[in-house]
Amino acid sequence: MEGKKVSKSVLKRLPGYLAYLKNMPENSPPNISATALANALGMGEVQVRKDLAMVSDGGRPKIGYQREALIDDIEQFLGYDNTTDAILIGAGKLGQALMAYSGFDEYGLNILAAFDVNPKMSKTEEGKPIYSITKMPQFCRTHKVLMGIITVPAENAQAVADQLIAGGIKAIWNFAPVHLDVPAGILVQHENMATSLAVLSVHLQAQIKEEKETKK
Amino acid sequence: MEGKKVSKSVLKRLPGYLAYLKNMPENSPPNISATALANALGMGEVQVRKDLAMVSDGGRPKIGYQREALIDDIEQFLGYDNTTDAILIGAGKLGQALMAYSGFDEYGLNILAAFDVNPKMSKTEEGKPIYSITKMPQFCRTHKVLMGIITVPAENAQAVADQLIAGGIKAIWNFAPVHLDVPAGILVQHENMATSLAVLSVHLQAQIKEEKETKK
DNA sequence: TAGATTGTTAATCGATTAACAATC
DNA sequence: TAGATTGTTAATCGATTAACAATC
Repeated sequence: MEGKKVSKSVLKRLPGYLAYLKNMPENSPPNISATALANALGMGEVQVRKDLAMVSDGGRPKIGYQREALIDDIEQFLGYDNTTDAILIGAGKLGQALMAYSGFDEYGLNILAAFDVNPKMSKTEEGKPIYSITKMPQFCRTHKVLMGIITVPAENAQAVADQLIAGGIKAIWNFAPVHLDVPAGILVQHENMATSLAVLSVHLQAQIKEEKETKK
Repeated sequence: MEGKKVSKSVLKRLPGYLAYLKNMPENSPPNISATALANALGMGEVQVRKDLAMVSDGGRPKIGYQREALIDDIEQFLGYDNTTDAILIGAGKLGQALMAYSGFDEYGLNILAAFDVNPKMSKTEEGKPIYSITKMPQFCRTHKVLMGIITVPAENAQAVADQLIAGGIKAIWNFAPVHLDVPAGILVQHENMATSLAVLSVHLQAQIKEEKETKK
């Protein structure tokens, strides 16, 4: 059932279902139950069912969901059927890795160009243009770009964000390890490696401690 | 106050405080209040105070927390004072970008080496060795590595994870866009770009829709 | 002292889980 | 029909926020 407001927690789980469904072998049965999905992904089946209910117009008892239809529903809900144009600022190692990643098409994301204070080449290996950062605000406006990907060093990230917003951008994917101050209505999605590392680090600390205590 | 069990939500916010505190200019006052921190990061002050209470042994009314001490407390809590050795599997673009990223030292993370099915060179630009993946399990054991970073394509990720676990690894940082099945006690931290993209995409969909409706 | 700021206790909110009725 | 599976309604859990007392 469409149109419902979907919470962020649900939203964040949807890509997981989608990836699993899309990676299923061609010769799999056309239907899949929430139970099967839950088991495959190590989740609770009630949660999966509730999540799917938010985006799909329902499975059938005893049979489950139609795989293809479910994929379409999730993709549509996530907006992967419309392509979004984006630009990337900071053509360093990480920036180039992102430009090179071909998988973004699947998510309807199209990186038009990269910008850098000091472009070392005029095109990426994939043939996407790299411009001087001075051309960025103009580019945003003429191409009506709505999304900016920030891969510059932390100290320049806020300035870049300000320029992006001035250029009319509505969503920022921030890979720089700093908090960005933005006006209301602009979404900043912070790709937080530090957060992941913290989770990993604390887990390992606990592991090591435990090991020591068992040895005693 | 140490020793308390800290929830994952709190844990995930700690790196944000840490980064902000560490980036403050040298000549800032030696104390900082939870209120000031909250404002700077756009968070609720009660939340910040509660979070800090989990790792620090307290600030002083009217004065706040000692910045240096607070930094130490958070770093200690997150285990950034002990270095963790890690290896990386998949020396592609993303893998190389991660190897090149110098900032990991700050988090106590030390990537010893990279492994690849087909290493195109024997060292990264930074001089870290790249070995054939066949040498990986042995390496894990001899160096007592506890953490593996997976940057291989999705289809190989599970096999790599299995090998890592066989090699004695306890935590996996997974950049491949697939769910990994692992035994209990092994932590998988999924670096989920797809999740971030979903959040961004849904926000933009809403933006576009809104814009259209205003024009009507 | 007065006021800023702390930490704690209670209230609210949201999300997850459990129980159950509906249906193919 | 029986059983798998769905969707919904109620109960639980955890995390955030609000209110307040403590303190320098």
